Amino acid sequence: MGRSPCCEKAHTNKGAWTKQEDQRLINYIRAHGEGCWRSLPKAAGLQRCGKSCRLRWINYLRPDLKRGNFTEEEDELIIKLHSLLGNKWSVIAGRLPGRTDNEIKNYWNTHIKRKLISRGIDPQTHRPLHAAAISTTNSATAVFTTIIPTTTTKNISMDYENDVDQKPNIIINNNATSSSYDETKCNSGTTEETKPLEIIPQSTSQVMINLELSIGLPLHTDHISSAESTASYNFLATVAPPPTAAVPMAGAAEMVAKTVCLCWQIGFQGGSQCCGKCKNTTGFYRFC
DNA sequence: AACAGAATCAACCGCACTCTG
DNA sequence: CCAGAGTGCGGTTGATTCTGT
Repeated sequence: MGRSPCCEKAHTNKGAWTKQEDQRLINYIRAHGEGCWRSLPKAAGLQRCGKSCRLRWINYLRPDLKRGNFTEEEDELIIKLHSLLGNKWSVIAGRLPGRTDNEIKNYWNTHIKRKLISRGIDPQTHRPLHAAAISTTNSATAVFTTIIPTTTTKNISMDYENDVDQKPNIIINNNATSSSYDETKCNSGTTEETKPLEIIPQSTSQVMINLELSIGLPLHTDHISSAESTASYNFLATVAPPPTAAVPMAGAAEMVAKTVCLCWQIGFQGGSQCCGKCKNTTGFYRFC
């Protein structure tokens, strides 16, 4: 079906944001919180499309954004997560404190791709560049099961078997249900509720690994319990890396340990369920 | 100093998904 | 169950900045 434009484009500004526009947007969100992006521009007195406001806020104006260069640990974490998730920039961004999907995507395209290529690694498949020449008769199939504590639990399977271009198929199974995750609570993805990573043999040639990949924005480290840190570390330390990735884990695990309320990061679809802790120290509300 | 090409990154576009009536 | 509205995401574009000649 055709879609109506997201907003009236005839009288909307485009291009770079001015300081005044930024301030209007900040002031409005400070007062009213995020959400209702479609009506926000009018309410805030901005001649901008709602989507543009959302992008500007999420990618640039959010107070918890970390600006500046990516660290080596962040680099490696991005590579590792990309090898597991592909171009799921928003999910990857959820694991990197203060980074946005757009920022990571740009960084990937401008830096990491080249970095991997210089290492002789295909940035798409995370396999050696000459892997295509290697026999595809390798029958080993790795099936990773990831429990994502969002509204549903999902299984992600990476199937290398019978894949012509050597790219793992990531299969997300929405049918799996989570008995432990309470949808009405905004739990960090790495709380004690998460189960330890489990390896589930499926057949002689298949191994199912529970990755415990959760989605969440980072919090400050001083909010992270040791249990959370441990759980996160377990995730990274136990996940089978792609065949070619040799990555220092300690720093990456530290990064992943910085997770936060899911309301903050992804919001609840119903909009009525909230942990009540979604106001941060700067006074901004998130999604709920 | 001037120019060209490369690199970077903010912003846009359109599709897909979810929610709601 | 269906259609439309609202929102989020990933790919792409284009303006700006950087670097080399």
